[in-house]
Amino acid sequence: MEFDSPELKKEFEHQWQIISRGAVEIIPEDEFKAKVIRSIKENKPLRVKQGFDPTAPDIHLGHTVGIRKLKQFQDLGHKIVLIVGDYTGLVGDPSGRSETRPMLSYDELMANSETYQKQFFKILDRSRTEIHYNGEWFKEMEFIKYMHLATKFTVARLLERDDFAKRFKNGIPISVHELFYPLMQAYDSVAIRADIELGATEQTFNLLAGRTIQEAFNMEPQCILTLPILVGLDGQRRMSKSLGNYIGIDESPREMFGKVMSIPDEQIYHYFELATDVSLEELKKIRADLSQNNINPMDLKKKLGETLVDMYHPGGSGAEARQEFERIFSQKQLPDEIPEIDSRQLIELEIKPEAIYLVHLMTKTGLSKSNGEARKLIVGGGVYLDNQRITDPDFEFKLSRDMVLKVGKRRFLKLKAK
RNA sequence: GGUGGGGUUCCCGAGCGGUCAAAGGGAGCAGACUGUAAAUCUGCCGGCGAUGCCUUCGAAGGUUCGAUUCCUUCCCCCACCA
Repeated sequence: MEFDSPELKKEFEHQWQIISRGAVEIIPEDEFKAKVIRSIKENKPLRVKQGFDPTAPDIHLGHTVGIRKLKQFQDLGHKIVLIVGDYTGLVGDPSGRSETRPMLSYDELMANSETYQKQFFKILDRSRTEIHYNGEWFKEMEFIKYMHLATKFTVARLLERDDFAKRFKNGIPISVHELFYPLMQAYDSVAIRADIELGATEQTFNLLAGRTIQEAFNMEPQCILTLPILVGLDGQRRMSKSLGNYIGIDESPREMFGKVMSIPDEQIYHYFELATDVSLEELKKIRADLSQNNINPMDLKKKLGETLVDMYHPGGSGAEARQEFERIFSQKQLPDEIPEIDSRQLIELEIKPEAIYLVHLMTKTGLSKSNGEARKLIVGGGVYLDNQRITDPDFEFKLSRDMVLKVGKRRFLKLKAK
């Protein structure tokens, strides 16, 4: 790289260090660098794109890996362009999928996109962010234009992708509409004139498609930056709402902290790296501590939980969540706040306070999904009333004083005698 | 369009006239253990105040004392052929 001035060089190196941190691939790197340099020279922000399909109502830590990278670009003065994939959401991204996604209704997508946006701006600065729905261009697009897009790709190229290849080989159906997904995402880049597009590693194909299509529209192709995939609570599969292994950024401090504590120890480092802002030095130390066994992983995990809670909740919540966790799990005490129910509310649920059938109480108050489950929990030894384990599935009692019901490790209910 | 093979409980997958709420595995839940998690072991794993009753095996009909199992039609998937 050649620089016109030392200032330029300095600014570029500053930006590049931030941009490239944590990235898996930058394609093509030289072109990317050239764009950054040009942007500095001409004082013209890069247009950095990332799209999100609102297929589920919550943003989780997995999403934040990309969003936080966007934030870094934003802080460097670049223009963030968020695409809400209302139309791509209808089609459903086949990336990393082993089967066709269920099609959502447009109404569902729109409802999700509202909560999405609210949550995006817990991280990004709204006033400096451009948002587009891709329906803006797809809604009015002529059929022939879709066909034009389709001429730019061959079936062989689409099918060589690992996810499709596997499905094809295993006889799992691939519908034609799924083949269109990458083309749609690619066209988004044309529509908003993207310079850069971000995505998780599994997005590489779609991101590269953007380059192809932009060139077909006589546009300078975008450069791409891919980021690691955050593994979910099970420690195995990617974090995703549909797998139920996610930590939502809108979850309560207590919930968030508890979920962090349940991740496998091996993931502690990755979570610090991908989901928090800890400095490079700290990261190094964490890695060393873990590999040399000179720290109890639990303590690091608590720190991780605290850090994450603080990132998404106002001051002090992290420490509180931690204390709460320690109180309940380490000291096996009661949480400081327990949902309450009084005798009047019980009567409304058709439960007589003078003769409470425990199974019904649990089901009607939502502590168990069905009477059957309640019985199983009782017989299985997971139910305590005032610290007394109840094992009789037919147990009945009279509510003559305040009592605390505990179901499993973390479900509590205070019964008020009043 | 033709031929063949399929659709089973959250997922995978056995069952092929009664002994089937349906083997086995996975996931999940609870318990024991523990420094959180994991690993391991144990139990549960459609609903019901429950040695019985009710609703399930792609959908609708039919045969039968009895159908997840047999027949018919329909829907969907896969392979090969076109």
